[in-house]
Amino acid sequence: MVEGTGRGRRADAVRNRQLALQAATALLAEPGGTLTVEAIARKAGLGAATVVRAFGGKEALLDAAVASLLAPVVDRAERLLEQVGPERALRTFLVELIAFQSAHHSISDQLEGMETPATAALRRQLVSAVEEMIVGARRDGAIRTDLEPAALVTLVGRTAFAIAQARPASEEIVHAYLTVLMDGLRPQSPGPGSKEGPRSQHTP
Amino acid sequence: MVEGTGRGRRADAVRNRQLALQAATALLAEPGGTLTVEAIARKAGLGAATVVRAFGGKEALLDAAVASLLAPVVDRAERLLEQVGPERALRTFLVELIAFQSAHHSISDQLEGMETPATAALRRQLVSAVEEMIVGARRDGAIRTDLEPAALVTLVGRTAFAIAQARPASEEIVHAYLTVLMDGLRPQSPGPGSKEGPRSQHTP
Amino acid sequence: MVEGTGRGRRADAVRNRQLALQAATALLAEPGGTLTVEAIARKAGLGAATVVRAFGGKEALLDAAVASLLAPVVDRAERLLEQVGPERALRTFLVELIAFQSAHHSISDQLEGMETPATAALRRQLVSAVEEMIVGARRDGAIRTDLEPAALVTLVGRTAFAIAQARPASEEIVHAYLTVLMDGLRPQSPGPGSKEGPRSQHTP
Amino acid sequence: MVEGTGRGRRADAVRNRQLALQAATALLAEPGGTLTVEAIARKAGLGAATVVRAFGGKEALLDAAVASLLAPVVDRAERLLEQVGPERALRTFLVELIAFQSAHHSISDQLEGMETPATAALRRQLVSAVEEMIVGARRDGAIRTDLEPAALVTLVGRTAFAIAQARPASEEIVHAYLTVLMDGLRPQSPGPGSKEGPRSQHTP
DNA sequence: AATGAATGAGGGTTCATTCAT
DNA sequence: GATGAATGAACCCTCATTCAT
Repeated sequence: MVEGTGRGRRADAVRNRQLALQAATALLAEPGGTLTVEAIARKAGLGAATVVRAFGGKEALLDAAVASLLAPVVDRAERLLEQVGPERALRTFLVELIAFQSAHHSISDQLEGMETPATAALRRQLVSAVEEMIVGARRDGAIRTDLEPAALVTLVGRTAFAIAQARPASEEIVHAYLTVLMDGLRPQSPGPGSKEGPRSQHTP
Repeated sequence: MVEGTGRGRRADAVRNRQLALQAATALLAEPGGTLTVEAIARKAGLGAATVVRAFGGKEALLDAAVASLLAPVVDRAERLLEQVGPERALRTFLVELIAFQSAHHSISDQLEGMETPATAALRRQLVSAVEEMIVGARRDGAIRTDLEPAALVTLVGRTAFAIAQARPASEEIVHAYLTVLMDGLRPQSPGPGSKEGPRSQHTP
Repeated sequence: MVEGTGRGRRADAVRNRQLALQAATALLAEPGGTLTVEAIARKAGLGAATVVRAFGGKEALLDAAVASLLAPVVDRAERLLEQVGPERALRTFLVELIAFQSAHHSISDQLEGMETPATAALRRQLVSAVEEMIVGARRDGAIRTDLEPAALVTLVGRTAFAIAQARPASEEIVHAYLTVLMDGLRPQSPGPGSKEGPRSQHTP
Repeated sequence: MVEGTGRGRRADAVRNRQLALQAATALLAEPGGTLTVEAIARKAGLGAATVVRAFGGKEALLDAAVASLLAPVVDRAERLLEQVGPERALRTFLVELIAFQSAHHSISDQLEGMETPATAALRRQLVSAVEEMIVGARRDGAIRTDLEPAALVTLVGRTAFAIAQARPASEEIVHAYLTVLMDGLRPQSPGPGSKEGPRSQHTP
């Protein structure tokens, strides 16, 4: 409510941009969200033309919305890298990423094929951060070396998004995912002579 | 005009259903496929009204198309269960599932939120089969017991679909996925006392 | 009205295309015609989507409408060239062109900058025909030789369209135009020594 | 806030009107000019609401803009009448009119059907001036008497506008136009007995 | 009084469905 | 029964005008 900074109308415009953005992200969170310009405008309490004008087209609006959701995630990833070791950073990041995504169900569908500037840039940053985590953890001996980091980045990214989309968002599934993933990523000690021979042989 | 058999009309109807189905599945496979009724009809060499009439609406058509794609997958899963051990069945099934999905890119997008009868039923069957695999493998000691089978089923299903959607479909990523997943699913031997304590502790 | 040729629905489609075309040309004739797709559709007694679908876009619709109006004019020009001498052809053609245009007021505005295929092609044909008339008349000694035929073609074309647009369409103005133009186009005999010196000196 | 004079506001309003007018006339000159209120305002360095408010609507703005362009033309016509003989006045005026129009391409499109007060009044003045030129020239024996002055006024006005609109603005075409027009307007000496009989017979 | 922003009306286009042939 | 065509609803976008600051 601290708006009376003085500048005449700019404040309102900024507020409405925020409103539109919030409405868009809210619809991005609903599983069956409509994501039409009019639906967003209605939810924001604005006219349809207003949100179009504020962003310059639907694509730009969605770009901004997705980016505004993604930005703190990226930020968090980069901060984690500075604060804790790479393995712990990866684990923590995944927990938070999934929690975040669970609250914004449609975002993955939108992210697919989104080549709009802000989103694409953030995605690149995100990939970089995760790659750094994985490379670092690998260097620390916490992640297996028989798989390429690049592949693991894609693997982690795609599966995390997929898990986050599960409905209903189950703590149990998230726990299972993290457990299986982190254990599977570890350097594998050759197990006690099993009937099936050494682990991890897939020749499709 | 040479219909001959007297059930000619019925035979035609069946043939047209097949044509429409094939066209829909073909479009489902193309990454940028247009999935409009008219596009499907054109591909099928039929009129738009015919394909609608044959299924009673676009939703029913897509239901049938997805189901027709899913059916052999389910079939394969159930057959594998009868023929090989559950762990091997799971592994093999995943390989094939991903390969199948990679060849039908749009299907996952469609599967999301599809509660149409045929597809939903098949999905239930698929879940059952995978559950059986997991329960069996767990009984055999090939899968860890600290995670609930139901959660693992969801986990496996969602991540497999996610990996299959990767573009470009990379052998390397699929391999990494299968390796990490199968290793992560195994009963974990307690590692040598690490600083971080025993494995698989996530306190989000 | 001879439509009952047998082919099921094509006949109706053709009829509706004609209806849309007629509606468009009718609006093209009205000075303040609205020329929106919906106005055309309403006038034709059709849905807006129908006329769009029938032509593939508003531009194509206007192209077809203008072309359908222009085609008989071009045809007439070419026929005249075969039947009468070039000077008489030019004169007759202009009379008819203006009469035609007077009945379709908006067409000139549309012709400006129309680079759609059918219209552009017809315009080229029209220019060719008029050029042939002028070149022929010049060869016959009926048109002055101190001005380039190409310039005269443009001159005749633009002014004829302009005269046709006069409201109200006055016979008197058309007559004055034709008289002045044709006389001005003739080889000019040096008049009796006037105060102002020889004719036709413009040095802007 | 340093307004000083007390009539500052009014002075500002006048200045803004001028700015808007200049912007509008500048846009009127550009062939592909956008002519939206916002474009005009941007070019004028003003707010959109300001230019609307200053004129009371877009139509009034265009009226004023066109009028401001037309006014000097009318002025020039009336001045020429006072300074040189009517025939010379007509010729000179046409040269200048065409040059002026060529520099303001969009104006003719706007003039069509403009019945807004300022423009209409100026047009009437312009018609009067040209009529005076023609009547005067006719009295001087420089213009043929077999055509009504009123018709010639319309004829000259429409065709001049049409020629001015030619793209690209060609000196050659303008020259051809003036030559043909002025020669055609002259009293016609009966030609030597031609096969086609006396000149200027049009039987449409 | 000036203005940036808001907006309602309207434009063209697409598409699943319906209809007449 | 099959079909090409018709269509109403919905979508995104533009613009002249209005309003709150």
